[in-house]
Amino acid sequence: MASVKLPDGRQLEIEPAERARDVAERIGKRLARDAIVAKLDGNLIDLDAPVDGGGEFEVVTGDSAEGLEVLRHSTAHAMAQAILELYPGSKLTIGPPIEDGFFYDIEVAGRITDDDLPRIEERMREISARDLPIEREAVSKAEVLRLYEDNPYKLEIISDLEDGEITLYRQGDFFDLCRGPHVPSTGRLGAFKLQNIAGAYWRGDEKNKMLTRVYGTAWPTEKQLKAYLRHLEEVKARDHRKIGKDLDLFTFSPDIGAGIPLFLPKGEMLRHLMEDYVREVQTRHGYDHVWTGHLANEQLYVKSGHIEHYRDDMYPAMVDGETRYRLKPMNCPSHMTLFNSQAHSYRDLPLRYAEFATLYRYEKSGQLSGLTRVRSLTQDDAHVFCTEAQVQEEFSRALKIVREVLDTYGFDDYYVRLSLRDQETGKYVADDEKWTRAEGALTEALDATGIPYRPAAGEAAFYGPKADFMAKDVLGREWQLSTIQVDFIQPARLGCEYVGEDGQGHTPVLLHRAVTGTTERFMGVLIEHYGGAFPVWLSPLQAVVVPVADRHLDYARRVQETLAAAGIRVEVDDSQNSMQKKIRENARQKVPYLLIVGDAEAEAGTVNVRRRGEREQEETPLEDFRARVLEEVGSRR
RNA sequence: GCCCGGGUAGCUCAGGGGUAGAGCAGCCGCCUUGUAAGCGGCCGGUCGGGGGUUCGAAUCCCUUCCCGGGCUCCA
Repeated sequence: MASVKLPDGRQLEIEPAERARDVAERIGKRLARDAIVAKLDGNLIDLDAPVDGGGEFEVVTGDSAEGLEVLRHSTAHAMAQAILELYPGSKLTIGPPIEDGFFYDIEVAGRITDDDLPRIEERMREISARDLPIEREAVSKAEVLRLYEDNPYKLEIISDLEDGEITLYRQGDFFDLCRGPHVPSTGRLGAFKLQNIAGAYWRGDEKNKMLTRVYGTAWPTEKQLKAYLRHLEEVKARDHRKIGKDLDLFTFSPDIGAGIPLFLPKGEMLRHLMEDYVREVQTRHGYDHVWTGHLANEQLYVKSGHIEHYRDDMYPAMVDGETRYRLKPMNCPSHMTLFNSQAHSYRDLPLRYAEFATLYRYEKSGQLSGLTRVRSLTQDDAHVFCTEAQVQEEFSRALKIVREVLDTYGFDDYYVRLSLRDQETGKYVADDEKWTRAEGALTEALDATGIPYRPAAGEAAFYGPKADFMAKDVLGREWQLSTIQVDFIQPARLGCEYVGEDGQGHTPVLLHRAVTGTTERFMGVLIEHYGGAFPVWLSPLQAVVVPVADRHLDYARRVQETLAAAGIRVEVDDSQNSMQKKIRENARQKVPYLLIVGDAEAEAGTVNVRRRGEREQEETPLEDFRARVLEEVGSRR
């Protein structure tokens, strides 16, 4: 007789024809009730599936990632059923679970708008109330081809499937080609909500037909769903576009153009502080800053190869007689031109050129989004010219800068995606040996620092391997921030050369790297990361002096002068508002310190300090406050 | 670029063929305030731009610009 082994090591004897649900029942009633599917020898199976072959057995509930996926997948099926019932003749395509939810791409007979979502959701609840058993059925390829004879999408999918391995899932009149597994019945769906409608090309290819995609989210319990929706609210409240407007940081104007952010005084101060900081770190690590303007002769990009590969992302040329100019889409060719303007000995290397350069890229209009995707962007870019032997050390140096900066901003949860060559494809240039050495150097440098990294084969740039830093913000969202790339190709193309110890000309290796990526995008990330409440050193406005009554204005101004003289960014709120309203308004502006001054403070030479986010105040000698702020700014806490 | 939704006062939004609205902000007064909205008044809009339908258009249609969600996480 067969037996299954449970996760706790127990063995259970299995009767012939016994199903997963029976085993779950025998383990525990409660577990059986929470069960979504089961796992046999590492494979997910339906609760209806027989387990009389025995093996390692595990009950899967909605608490596990796998259970959630199944739950969401089943919810997607219920949604598909609801849509087919409400829009007869619609054609299903694919409907997978995704992070936090699911979607289904459907060629809808008619049209679904956001206003229809409640109706569909209601029908889904009805389907759930019907508690239809969800049954798996093995079908032959011929049979399933017939079933879907009027659905070209499914036919396309089926054509890639092996006969004998094709399964269908049925619930009531509804069926869907599906690998499964699924919850045992539609009554076992959890809490769900439909979220939004979007267009999606069949197979993601813009040459294909546009389908209607409906997104939804699903959770085991109502409580979890609520918590998730609250999380979404939090994300929305931190949206950098909203905060950017509320805090007067930046704006956009159709009079200027799409994707070209305009920075108000506070936003510019923020940019300035961000860039200043990186400049300071880079300088400390031996980088030199250069400046190469906004335009370049198109011939430069012909030579570098960018025109060929990058043309669609560049602004059209400005023509001046025989000469065609392009807005700079990247700095490397300019920095190599700078390199070439002088003769170099191996003794000069490594040469590290850094630039905060505003570049212009013609992003597709639909790709633009707030500060995270813009057409005018400022990179904190640098190019290190070095010998091959210096690659590892320079990589480590860049790594140090990146780590220091990310650490300061509180991005302590990150890993490196190490993009390597894929031997199979022919897209990578340069010789094998160099690649092998470069990849080895990067891997060793990463190992030495102990940063977790995940190799990604086939993701390398055409000119060399790269390391991208993936950091999580306070809301757990992942952003690609810094990048370090090794380039064997471009220096040769642009004729970069140094004289080696042997007196011969050699081509340097080029390291491309960016710490915060672009100022605009990183600012967007920072705004959301901090929710607009920037640390003191980064706050455009660090303190506001609030006089209790107009007769305290003189003292307020003296406080301002004292602090401003120390380099603290401080204003006096001399508006005609009541004191409470001034506190409210400045608190909403997320000013780190409000300094309330009235009779007592003026007399004692103190300020009453109200810290951002706190209600308690503290009367502090002005001198002490000044020293405290300077200390905070100095340590960038 | 493509699909869907949207654009009304500086901001947030209501109004969807029949005289353009509210709150906040702004301005002017009064109040002189002790820790998140003091009171009153006033100003403010070619309803994104252009074209059309209509006796009449913010509202319906076309077009254009801009914004938002999304465009393989594969049955």
